[in-house]
Amino acid sequence: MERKTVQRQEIIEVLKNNYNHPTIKELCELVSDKNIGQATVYRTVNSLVNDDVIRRIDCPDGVHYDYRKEHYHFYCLKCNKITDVFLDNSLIDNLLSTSNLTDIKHVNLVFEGICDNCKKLNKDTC
Amino acid sequence: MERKTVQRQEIIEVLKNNYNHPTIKELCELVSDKNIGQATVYRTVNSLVNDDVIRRIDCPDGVHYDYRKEHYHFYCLKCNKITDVFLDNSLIDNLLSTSNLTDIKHVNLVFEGICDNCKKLNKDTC
DNA sequence: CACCTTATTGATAATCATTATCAATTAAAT
DNA sequence: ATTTAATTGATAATGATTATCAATAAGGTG
Repeated sequence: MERKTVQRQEIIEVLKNNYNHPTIKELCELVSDKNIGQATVYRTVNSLVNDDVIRRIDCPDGVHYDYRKEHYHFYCLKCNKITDVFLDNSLIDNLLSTSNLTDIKHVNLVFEGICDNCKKLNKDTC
Repeated sequence: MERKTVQRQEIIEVLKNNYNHPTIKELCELVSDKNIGQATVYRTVNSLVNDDVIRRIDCPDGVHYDYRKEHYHFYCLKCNKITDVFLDNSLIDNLLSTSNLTDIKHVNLVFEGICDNCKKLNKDTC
């Protein structure tokens, strides 16, 4: 049975208030004033993913986490930033119905490309 | 400019003939009789991903690679195996058109759940 | 409230994956 | 055949994640 520790509460709070899909490293920085050991951050985040409280996003530059779940992602191949992509769920259901998959727990959908900001920067410098 | 080395040719060949989405470790085993250093496997695979010859699949259990591209994936949360999911591309195009994304280079779509085999095993043992 | 049991924490060591280094090799151009 | 520079392989270095374990604290019980 899980215990309501100050560290766990703190980490959940920080994740809930953050919309930037932080990595573990960023998460450690976000709680750095709270004196939480990094082993605890790892353990807590893993347990939260297991309990479906947060979502794990596997990206080319490493693992990111997201407290919010009802959406998808765009990943910039240049700057590695993640932005949210909101899609009509009926379209995803539609997709699933054409496959012969059942009992899908998560749909991990990441669009990869170059974000507008990086495109602009590239135009300026070339 | 890229050189046609025996190691690179060998690694491409192995990837082309493998349908199991190997990890780097598995790839090293697959070429173990060819005396190719693991640093070379890493370098070659990275270069192939960069050149769009193979696709990188980021999963909870690590990185997998796939020579084939025109499909999507199912990832089993129990046994970590990946299986191919073939979907009509018009459905994906449809999805994209409802977002305001342009110039998407890859669509990384992974359905997560428990595979049939693991479901059966679980039923047997509980 | 005091006590007990046990999960959790934090510091650290250990492990695993990936990248960097660099001398020796080899592809490919001349 | 010679030259040049990219590639290789062995190994060291780095970075990310997990394991270990004594100390702490959550939450149940009388």
